Amino acid sequence: MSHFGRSGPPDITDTYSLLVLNITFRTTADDLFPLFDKYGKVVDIFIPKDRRTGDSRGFAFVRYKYADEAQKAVERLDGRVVDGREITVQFAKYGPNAERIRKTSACLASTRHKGRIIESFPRSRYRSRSRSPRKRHRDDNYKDRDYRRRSRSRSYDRHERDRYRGKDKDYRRRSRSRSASPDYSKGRGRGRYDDDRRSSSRSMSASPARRSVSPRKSPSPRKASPPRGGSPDRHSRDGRTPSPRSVSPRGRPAESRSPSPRNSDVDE
DNA sequence: GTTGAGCGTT
Repeated sequence: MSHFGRSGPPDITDTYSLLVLNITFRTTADDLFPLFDKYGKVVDIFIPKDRRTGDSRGFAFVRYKYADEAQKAVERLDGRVVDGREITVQFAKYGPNAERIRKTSACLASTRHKGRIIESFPRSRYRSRSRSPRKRHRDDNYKDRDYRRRSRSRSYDRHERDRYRGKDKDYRRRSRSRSASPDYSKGRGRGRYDDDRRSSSRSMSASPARRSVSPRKSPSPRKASPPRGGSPDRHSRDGRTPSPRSVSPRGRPAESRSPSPRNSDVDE
C-alpha cells in the first residue's frame, strides 16, 4: 500500500497519469489511494516532494490502469474536498508519457474528432467550477517549468534561496580549493553556475546598478553612519587629515564643543 | 511551524 514512490516509476507502459492539484501539503499517497482507487485501478501514486525539505509540493500524480477509469476519476474527484481543500484532478500533460495521454484523451473523447485532445470533455465541463481564475499568466509560459520550479511559493522562496546561497557558497569554496583543476577555473563550470544564479534573478534587463548595491548592503548600517561614530570616511578620504589619531582622542572637537568637562561627565 | 501556482520519481 505504501509502496508508492518507493522505487521510482514501476511501469508506465499502459498507465494513464492524472494530475491532482490543490491538495494539502500534508496529504500523502496513502491518503489519495483509497479515494482514487474507488473509481478505478490505481497502479501508482506519486507525490513530488522537495529535494531539500522533503515536503510535499502540493500536487500528486495518480496513475490509472485504464483510461476510462482515469476519466471517471477526473470527473468524480475533480473538485472533491480532501483534507479541507478542494483538489483539482486533470490529465497530466507534461509527464514522461504525455504522448500516451494525448492519444487517450482523443480516444475516449471521440475517435473521429480531429481537433485537440483536452477540449474533448463536454460532460466534465458541465460542472463549471470556479477554477478558472487560477490560471492566468501560465498559459503561455508553460515552457518555463524550470523557472517556476525554483519559485513556486513566495514565502517559501526565501527559505530556499537562503539555503541555496549557503550551499552555493560552500560549493564554490570547495571548488576553489581544488584550483588544481583548470576545468572549472576555465569558466565553463563556474560560469555555468554563475550564469544560473544570475539568471535566477529573472530580470536580466534590470539595471546593473542594483547589482552593485546588493553586495554593498552592509549588515550594520550603524557603522556606515558617518555623523555619529568616529569618522572613518574622513580617514579614508585622503591624506588631508594628517593624523586623525592625534586630533581626535582628546584634543578632538570634543573639547571645543564642550568647553566644560562637567557637561561631559553628566552626559555620559 | 509558515505558503497555494502548478506538471513527476529510480
